[in-house]
Amino acid sequence: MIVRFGYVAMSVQLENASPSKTMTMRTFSRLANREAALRKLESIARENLRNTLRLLKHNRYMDVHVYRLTSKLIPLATHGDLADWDPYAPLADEFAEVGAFAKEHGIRLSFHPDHYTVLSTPRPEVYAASVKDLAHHVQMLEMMGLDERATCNIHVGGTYGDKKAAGRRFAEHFRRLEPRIARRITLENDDKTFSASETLDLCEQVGAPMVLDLHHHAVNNPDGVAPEAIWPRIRRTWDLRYGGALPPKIHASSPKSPSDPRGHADYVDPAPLVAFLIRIAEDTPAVDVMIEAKRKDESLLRLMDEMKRLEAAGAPLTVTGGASVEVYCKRS
DNA sequence: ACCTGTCAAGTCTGG
DNA sequence: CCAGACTTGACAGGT
Repeated sequence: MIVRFGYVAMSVQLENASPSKTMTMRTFSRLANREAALRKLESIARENLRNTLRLLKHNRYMDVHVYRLTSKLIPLATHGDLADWDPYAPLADEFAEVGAFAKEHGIRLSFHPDHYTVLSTPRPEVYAASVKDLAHHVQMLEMMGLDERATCNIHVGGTYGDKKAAGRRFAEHFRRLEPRIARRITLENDDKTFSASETLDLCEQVGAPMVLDLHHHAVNNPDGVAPEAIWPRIRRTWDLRYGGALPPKIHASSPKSPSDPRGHADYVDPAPLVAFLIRIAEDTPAVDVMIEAKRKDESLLRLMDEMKRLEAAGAPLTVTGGASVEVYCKRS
């Protein structure tokens, strides 16, 4: 099984390469010349896209082929007071350049719209804002010229004291989305609300691939199911959508501390991750692993070093590149 | 150069 | 019904 590793949003190795520079509404509204302020927003976004391209070049150099784009590429993009502003057209070339580089070098890109996007909400205005945010992310992927393998990963959302009703509302809201948006959405199990089993049920209902977060599963697993026990169903959600043309994606991170088990640690403990990978290796041809750690790309490099050590110690894996590993199934 | 409070957005908890 | 926590990188305003 081929395993590729990736990281989120920014590098701790590249200097002055933030893809998430911003301007707050407070600052924007204090600027006297609104047109100039909008041009300023565009120039910040242009710089964010330029740094994103630098990050992709860095990824290629490190042999990293999985990367999550930051949602903050365009500051205030979906803010209600800026509804008359079209931030996309002026940035068309920059978006196209980022997408072209990713395609040329086979880098799998995704977004993770943050927790304000809540499809399980009972509030119409929150649902409308969520649709707007999803449309924004999908438009950016389209402007990059990326096909439906470039996705937006979200959580199911809040439960509002009645998880069953919230799940039904989620499915109903999901089915109302335009197909070009719905077909880009993946669902991730949550560390507090919808567990892996519950998220998987909804994925099967609405036809969305499921991103299994191993850390979230470790801290929110009410029915005590082993991740490899539900893995065949998770794989199927990907195969149904992509027919085997896109490996399933999982998230890996480690608890920050015993007192904050849900927080993300600086680095990733390889042991539970490798154990899981070995258990699914037999009937999974490929999987991509998004590393969510405070030390970003540095944690990825450290993880690969530890993989090499495990390989030397006889673990059933071979480090095949800067950020990829072949894992073999254990023969009993 | 460095420190601290704040930021567009939602939900949950506790008072 | 409302304040605060949650969580995160970066701004803004201060020293």
